[in-house]
Amino acid sequence: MQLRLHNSRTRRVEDFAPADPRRVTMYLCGPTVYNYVHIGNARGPVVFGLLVRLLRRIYGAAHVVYARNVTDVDDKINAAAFESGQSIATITQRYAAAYDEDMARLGVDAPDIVPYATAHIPQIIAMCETLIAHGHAYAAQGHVLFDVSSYADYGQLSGRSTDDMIAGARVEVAPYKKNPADFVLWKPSTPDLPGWESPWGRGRPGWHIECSAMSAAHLGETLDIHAGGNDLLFPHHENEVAQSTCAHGGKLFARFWLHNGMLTFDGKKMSKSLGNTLQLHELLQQHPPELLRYMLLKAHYRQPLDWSDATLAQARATLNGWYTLLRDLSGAQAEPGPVPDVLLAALADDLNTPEAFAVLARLADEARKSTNPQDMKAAKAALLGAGKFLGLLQNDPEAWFKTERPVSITIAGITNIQFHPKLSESDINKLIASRQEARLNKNFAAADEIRKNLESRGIVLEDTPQGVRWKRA
RNA sequence: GGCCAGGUGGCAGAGUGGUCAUGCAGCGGCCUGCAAAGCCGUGUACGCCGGUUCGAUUCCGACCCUGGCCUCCA
Repeated sequence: MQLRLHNSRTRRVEDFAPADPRRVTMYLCGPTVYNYVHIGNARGPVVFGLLVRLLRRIYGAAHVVYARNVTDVDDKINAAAFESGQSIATITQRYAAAYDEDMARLGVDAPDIVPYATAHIPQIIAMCETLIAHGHAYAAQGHVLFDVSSYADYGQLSGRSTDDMIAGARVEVAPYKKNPADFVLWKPSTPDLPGWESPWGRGRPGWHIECSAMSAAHLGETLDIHAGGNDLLFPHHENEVAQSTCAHGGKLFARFWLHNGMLTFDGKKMSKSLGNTLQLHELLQQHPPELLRYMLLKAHYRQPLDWSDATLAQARATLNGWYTLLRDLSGAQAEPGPVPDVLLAALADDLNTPEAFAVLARLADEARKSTNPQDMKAAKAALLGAGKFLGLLQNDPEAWFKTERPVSITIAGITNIQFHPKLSESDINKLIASRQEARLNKNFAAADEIRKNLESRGIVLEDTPQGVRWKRA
């Protein structure tokens, strides 16, 4: 099976082949830990985490090294610490831990390596020194700046010329910059800010250099895959290319660049600066994690993905359909089987998750239409195997339909009220029992009234040959 | 303004130079006390205008519109 991936570097879908199949390297830009992340921030880790699963499958788990960093030194962290009156370490540790927990709940496998920026200060300083020694960077007023004019290919990844960048520059150019496009590798810290001693005085690293230093430290000078959101293409990834290439004597930095599309909310990019974010941590308290995961995977990873109550409700209906089937198939005891090849083929085609879900639908159809117990068991195992690889369909079907969850109501876009349906399982069972009695007595009016009453409280009844079953709508 | 994506049926969302995406919703029928679930059936979808072609939603060009980046951002 040939894995094909869209390479932002060439703007084409290409056959993927690692430099060394015994050590496939991949790096993803991780979170800056100063707050809970929003759901848009989870798209990259989820889709690229799935890619890592596929890589492990193809090359063997022991031959894939996947790193996702944590940025724990940043001006936004300093600001958050200052505002809350808590220490920087308290802030970063809390939100890094929350990130790990939330990712785990989303079914994202832990990376092999989670490098922290503050644990790589010596490597960052060394890289700055190398760049200065080779004429690609210069020190000025306690700063170290990358000299964009020293790297002819600057702008190639993001497809823009330095002239465009200067023309489009909307920021005031700092006086110590030789060229307006030069960017900071190291900057001075005042005594109240986090800082480390360096040849240029006490200071802290710029954001871009962290990823260059950490990826080189753990994965080597040339990466097989570097991934991230397409909003990072410029300047972050462009700068990483410049730093790493120049620090490593012109060696290719990343063979494949992968970029995921943005998540929008009301048609606009979900971002902290626009203030239209939904916190992942909060959403996980309101919805089954699998629903959120399915939402993030249901569109192709390079496409924009709009989040709304309507799309969320549709996604739930789709998952409900699969869980209804699994509930109907509960008699067939089956563990997840091997991952079907058709599923792997869909994912190998530039991570075509919509096609993967079409495969899931076909497998579900086969399971539904199986007529004898052996076929049914095999079909269920195939469906569960495919679902497991995608990180879906792993809940107990009964629990999926019966777990109480807060109902959220938004009034005029202002108030968000959450409450739990009051009916307990024993209440529900009592009402079902009295309805059954009414039905036995052919008192259908009374029976229907009970059903209607339950329905108005979010409980849907189904009369099956095996008896009455219920679910929360 | 510059650079880059994209506009597919009621909604979501793949894909393709010429017979099928898929899901959700809808409609008709079977089943059911009635429903639900399931089953069967059901939709002349590819922004607009030209061009290439025997044939274009798919290739080319112009136009319109949407989104992203150009500043911290997954």
